[in-house]
Amino acid sequence: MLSKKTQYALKALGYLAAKYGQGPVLISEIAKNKKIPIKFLETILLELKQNNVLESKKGKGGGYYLIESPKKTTLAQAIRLVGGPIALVPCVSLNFYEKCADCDEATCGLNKAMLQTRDATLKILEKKTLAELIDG
Amino acid sequence: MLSKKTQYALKALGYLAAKYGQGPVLISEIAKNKKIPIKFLETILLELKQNNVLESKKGKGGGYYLIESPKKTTLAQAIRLVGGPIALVPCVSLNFYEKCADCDEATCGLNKAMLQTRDATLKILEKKTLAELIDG
DNA sequence: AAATAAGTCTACTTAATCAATAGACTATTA
DNA sequence: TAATAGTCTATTGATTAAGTAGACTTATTT
Repeated sequence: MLSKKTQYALKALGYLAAKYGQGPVLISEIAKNKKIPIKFLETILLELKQNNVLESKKGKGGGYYLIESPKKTTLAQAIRLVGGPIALVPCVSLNFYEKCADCDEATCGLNKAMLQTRDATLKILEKKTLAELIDG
Repeated sequence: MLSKKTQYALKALGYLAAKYGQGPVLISEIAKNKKIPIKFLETILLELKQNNVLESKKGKGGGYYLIESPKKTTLAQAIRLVGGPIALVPCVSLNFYEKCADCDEATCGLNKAMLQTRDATLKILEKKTLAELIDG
């Protein structure tokens, strides 16, 4: 299961995707519509900004907005940015790899099974973009 | 990512699958070979016993063993037993479903995307069994 | 049959990570 | 310069992971 943080990030990005090109969107507006604790959302959006997915504007008329077209960012990229591994176990993760303490990956049955599921998952998440998060 | 608990459970089940039909296996033997904290493993095995996957024998010569052939239990079943949801978000989980606070599932783009990944993952995990966890 | 050794079972404690909250600070607009 | 809105730091609370202590059960040995 994705962490709450990652789930919130995807919800927020979906909301911003729908408003792409319409100027800055208030944190409070996203929080209200997507039912996300506002203070938690603040830190998530800030992190997405630091990762060059979002830009922000301070002061009146400010808010957050997507830098690029929603089609440019895949769900796999979005999930990884906010810290969520996609693989089910660390030893088959591309971006958060950790070697198992107890097994040889060449012969480990669990490793093989988890590799297959990771590939199946990635095949989907690397094809879909933020544009697909827009409701309709 | 699966919880540590779930990962340990799969490791242990793989070890017991390899020893199926050879009598009880010591907790300490599993812990040592699979590098699992022994007290944590105790609680996991106990839970698997209460879920009718394992049986145990106390006293000298005791230990844990699989009740049925490894081929009888799928990885999807095993993961769910020890408490791990397979879906990436609650609103597409079969066994740990929770309705989203903020969206209508009929139109939610995130829901659709996550449904697809869940199906792809389940297709694999429901086909593979504990027998596939045996190294080789 | 009693003593002992080998094992599981139960309850409790500590540590680490994740989620959420609070409030001061800075920049922008009007 | 007043009001608005993002930025940053620190703290609290909840959940998960790990470790500790000891009681209980079974099998073997003598």
